Order: sequence, then structure tokens, then C-alpha cells
Amino acid sequence: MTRKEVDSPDAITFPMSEEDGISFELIELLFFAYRDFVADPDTMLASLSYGRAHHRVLHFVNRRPGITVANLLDILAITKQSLARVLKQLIEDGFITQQQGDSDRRQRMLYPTVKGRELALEISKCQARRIEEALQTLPPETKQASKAFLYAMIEPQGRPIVRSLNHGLEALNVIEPAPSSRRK
Amino acid sequence: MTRKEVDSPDAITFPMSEEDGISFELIELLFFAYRDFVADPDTMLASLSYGRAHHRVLHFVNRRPGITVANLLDILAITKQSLARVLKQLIEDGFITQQQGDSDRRQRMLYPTVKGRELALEISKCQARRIEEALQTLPPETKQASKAFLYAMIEPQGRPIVRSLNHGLEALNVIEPAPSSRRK
DNA sequence: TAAATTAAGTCAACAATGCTGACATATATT
DNA sequence: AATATATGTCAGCATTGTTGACTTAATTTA
Repeated sequence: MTRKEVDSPDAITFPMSEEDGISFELIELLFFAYRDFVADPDTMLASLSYGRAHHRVLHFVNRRPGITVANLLDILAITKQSLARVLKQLIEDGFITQQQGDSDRRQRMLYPTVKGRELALEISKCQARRIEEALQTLPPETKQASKAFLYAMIEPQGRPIVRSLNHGLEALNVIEPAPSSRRK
Repeated sequence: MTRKEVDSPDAITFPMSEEDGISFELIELLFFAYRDFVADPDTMLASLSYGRAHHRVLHFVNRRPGITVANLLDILAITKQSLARVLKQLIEDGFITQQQGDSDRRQRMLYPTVKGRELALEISKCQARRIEEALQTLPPETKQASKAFLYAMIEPQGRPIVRSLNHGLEALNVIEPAPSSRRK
């Protein structure tokens, strides 16, 4: 009962748990699953000294060939600087090419090269393999349920973008009239 | 047919799509869902000039009060330096306290303070709210299915850690006999 | 008991990827 | 002709990850 025992006057010794009415399990599952999910691409790209940012740019340019820089910024939700840095390298290294916009010649439309498509596919295959292996062990309705859950986790404003990537809505420029918020 | 049209000799103009046999939808859902999922904590912690790294440390110390530095490194899978930087601040600012290990006095057992617990709970509540709101719109079996999916997405070696956080396995030190791989 | 190992802390340095603000250039729009 | 837009670029900063080396204290082993 001396001062010795009062070392850390307010150390809490019992764990934060589901009893607090919070689903810690899902919170942590998202953390660990996402970490392992991006580890594969990270490893593959390390040999090219590319990182996660390069991967994202490459991915979305492959999913939307001809996308403009501005629309790409909307999808990635990063600043022009952050994009420019990695985009420059991808172009220099011949994974992506630019073409002047047809209607608006200020625009730069981005396309993957053959080399860029191959790399994007290789990485996506690897990620898809992990997903398919996970789903294999589970009942078939799991896939649809997980999609629905993840979709509902996305901010409503972001959802049209996700949809447009899958059903070929050309509406990318219509989506989010871009009140010139981001994109400094 | 002049050179003009051969601008970008190998620009690919058709999108990478599910026809390549890859579930791009799930890949992208994971990306967007995770991004929005961590945006809330990021915002909340910005006022304290803390980042994502601080959040993770605070979270797991609250989930496993008394955890040692070495075990925390195993969970986070980062280097000692990366941990030290943020842990130091959290201790200085009174969110976490240290106590010498009982059996092994080299160890530093980490505990949240009252203040630290409150902050961790506040953030977790916010994340849980987003999860619950997403699930509300969906059939009840979605939660279990999503848990199972995310769990299966985690590398097998990592799974016992996730489990131990939820059922109170004291076994954290037993989990992964730590062949002294990481933790430089 | 002496030597080796381990847990933790620290230092210096570096890399990736976010951010800001400012400014230039070409092109469109009003 | 004036203004606005799309892109590119410069300089600089913050966070968070990395490496490798070294210290101190405590434990374990030979």
C-alpha cells in the first residue's frame, strides 16, 4: 500500500471489449485483411521500385483508358502533386501514355501501354487469387454479401464512381460535378 | 493514316474488365471501403496532430492492456523505430503508461490511461457506427458472412492474433513463437 | 560466476506518399 | 479581350514506413 503500488496512478488493466457495445472484431478484421490484401502488390512492385501509389494509378488507368487527369484525381482523392510524381514515372517508364483530348485539347487522356496492361493484369490476378481462395472455403452467398457490405461502407458520394468502374457508365465526368473542391 | 494517328503506338483503348476473369469489383470495393473507413479516425486525430500510426498503437494497447513492446510489434508488423516514435508521444501526452514487467523486468508493459481509454473508445465508436449503419441496410446474415470473408483474407499466420484479440486468449506470447524475424 | 542473449530505447539517415501554396502555359469560354 | 479551366511544375513540409548500429539493463546459459 506504499507509493510503490501507485506507480501508474491511472493505468487501466481491463481490455476494451465487445461489452462496450462495439464490434471490435469487424474493425480489426478490416485492418488485418486490408493489410494482407495490399501486401502482394507491394511485393511485386518493389522490384520496379514502385509503391502503392503507382499501383493505384496504373490500375485505374487500365480500368478507364482515356481517363483525364482531373477525373483520375477525383477517383484517387489525392492532390495533383501526389499524382504527378508517380504518373511522371509511369509515363517515363512506358507503362502509361498520354494523348491530347479530342474535344478539349487542354486535357491529357491517359492510356495504358501493352506493357502497362500486362503489369496491371498480373497484379490484379494475384489479388483476385487471394480473394477467390478466401471465398472457396466459404458458402457461395458470401461473395455477394461481402460486396454489399463493402459497398455500404463507402461514402454515398463515392458510390457512383465504384459503380461506373464496373458497369461501363461513361458518366465519369458527370459523376460528382466536381465543385472544384479538391484538385489544388 | 499519316504519322499523326500513330502518336501513341501502343495505347490500349479498351478497359480491363471482369471478362479477364478477375473480380475487379471486390478489389475496388476493398480499396474504397477501407479508405473511407480510416478517414473518420484520421479526422478525429488530426486535432491532436496524431496520425494513423498513433491510432493503431492506442487501439491495440486498449485491446490488450499490459501488452509488451515486442508483442505489440508483432501485431502491428512494423519496425521498432516506427513504433517508438509514436509510442513516445502517446506516453508523453498521457494516453499510455508503462510499467516494468513483473516476471521479466526488462519488459515494459503498456497500459492505457483513463484519458487514453476514452479516446480509443470515442474513435472505435465512430468506426462502429459506420459499420452498423452499413449493416442496417442489409440482411442480417451479412455481418457473419463479411466477418468470415475478411478473416479468410488474412494470412494464416496472422489469424491467431486476430482471434486472440476477441476471445481473451492470454496466449499472445505463445502465438507466433517469433523466430526473431522482424523487430530489428 | 562469466559470457551470451534478449527486451527495450536511441541515433542518424533515407524513402514513399500525402500535403500546401504559388505560378506558368495552353486552351476554352464568356 | 478578359476570365476561367486543365495541366504541369517548383519548393517545401509532415507522416510513417524503412535500415543499421549501438547502449543499457536484465535474463539465461555454459
